[in-house]
Amino acid sequence: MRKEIKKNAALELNPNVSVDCVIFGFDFDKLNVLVINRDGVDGVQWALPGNLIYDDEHLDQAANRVLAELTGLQHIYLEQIGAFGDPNRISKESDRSWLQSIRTQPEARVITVAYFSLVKMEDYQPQASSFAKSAEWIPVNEIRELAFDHFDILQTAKSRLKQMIKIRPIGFNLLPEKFTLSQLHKLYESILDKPLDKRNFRRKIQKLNIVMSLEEKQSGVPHKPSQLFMFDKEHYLLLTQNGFDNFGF
Amino acid sequence: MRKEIKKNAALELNPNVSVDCVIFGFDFDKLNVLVINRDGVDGVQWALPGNLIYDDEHLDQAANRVLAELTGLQHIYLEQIGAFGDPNRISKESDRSWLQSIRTQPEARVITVAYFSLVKMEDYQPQASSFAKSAEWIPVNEIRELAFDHFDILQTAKSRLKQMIKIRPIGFNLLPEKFTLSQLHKLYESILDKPLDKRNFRRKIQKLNIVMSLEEKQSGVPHKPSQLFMFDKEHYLLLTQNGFDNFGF
DNA sequence: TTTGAAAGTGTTAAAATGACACAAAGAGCA
DNA sequence: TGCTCTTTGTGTCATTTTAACACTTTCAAA
Repeated sequence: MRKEIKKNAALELNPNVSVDCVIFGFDFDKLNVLVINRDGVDGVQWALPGNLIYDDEHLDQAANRVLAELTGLQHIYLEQIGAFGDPNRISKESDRSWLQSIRTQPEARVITVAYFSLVKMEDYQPQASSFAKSAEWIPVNEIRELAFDHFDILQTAKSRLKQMIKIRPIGFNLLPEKFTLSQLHKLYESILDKPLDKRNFRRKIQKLNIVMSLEEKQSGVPHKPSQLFMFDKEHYLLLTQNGFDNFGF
Repeated sequence: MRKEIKKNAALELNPNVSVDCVIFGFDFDKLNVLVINRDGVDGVQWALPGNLIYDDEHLDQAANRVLAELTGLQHIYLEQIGAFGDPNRISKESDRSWLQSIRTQPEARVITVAYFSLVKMEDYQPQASSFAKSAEWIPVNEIRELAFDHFDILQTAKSRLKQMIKIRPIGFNLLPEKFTLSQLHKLYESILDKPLDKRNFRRKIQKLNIVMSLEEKQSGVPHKPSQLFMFDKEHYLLLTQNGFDNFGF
């Protein structure tokens, strides 16, 4: 069904505008990014999920569609990072030959609009998905190279994430519904890339009143079990209405 | 000379990608935006300075070129806001007819990449410029409508400006080299759109050590003359090196 | 000389920050 | 049963930062 639509509309692909998605996930230890493995290129060559937009499509819609087509991920809030458009962005030979194989106008100048989002890794196992045999989580810090200008895009996404985590509680998107404060703590340290004092962190997050503690505890862990918490969305919405704008870590 | 280049390259205009610039200025009282008056449209219709990019042109370069062509402003640091690309952005009839008159492919889907910058109003008087007979400063708060989706772009630029003023001392771009603390104070109030306590503001700005007081004072004013200050760029650069990231007003 | 208008200045109470160390709880194993 | 290992969870204090608040000074113009 989806493929049908895609083929019919293929003539309307806009050869000059693409979208790329930076999807972050957290494995309770470090940040990861979802990348796809390009077929037909020798050596491993990762790329962000992305493709051309259709001519009558909203940019945001295009990003969601492309992400779904390439990875199966759906119904995700994607936030725009910005436009990237170096006319020489296709400098590597591998990029060029790959484009030859998939694009009708491989030489066209392309502006790409980048998006990012945060997802719970547990909700999405690429290997298990029939869609995304070639999609894979890779630790952000291990990435040295990506196709096209995707490495630049990733760096921009990282710094945007750093800014945003200080302003909005986006981190909760990266954790399961029930989580421990230690996990949240580790998450903030991963994103901000610096250690945060445990006690001060807990004090601050609790004062914000955006987490509510559950009755439940961790079980089966070989140490003192941790209290479980949930994100308190209502309380957060109240805060935002009163002109709240700083998580200040 | 410039026109020559422009005409020769005209065939290479990319019909799908444009740039638009939001230029803020401060008149010691309120924020203003530089807009251009479209010819041949009945009634007053303002638009942000913008146009299509050339196919081999960096986005940032395109923004600078278009701004210079339409207003004469040059050598300005333009910061990207993001891409705007509603496929229905050309909804108004006046927009449509205007495009008919200036574009070779007036119906093409256009993605626009928006930029913003801050300039000293005293440095730029559109009326006096031979270029920009149609360019004009308009108080931001008086703008109710702009061409295309330019009003949206302006709103986004405003909120981006609000964020950024808390992180970097961009405000100094809006003031003359020598300024008074009251002017700076008013500027921050204009951008943040809320009153700031005079004494607290001055204390805070002085503690940052990014202004240096001059020996000079205002003269000719019918009240106690104000001390003049300069932005201390060196000191600011030192601050940034030490991982400084908050002006926190 | 008087008037009007903006500049400039200090204190205090409340809140936020950063630094820091040890007891409690559970699993696993001998 | 008790020992070990590992992570959780908690409080205080000194320092800094914030917010609220009012009166005197200086100049030009009338």
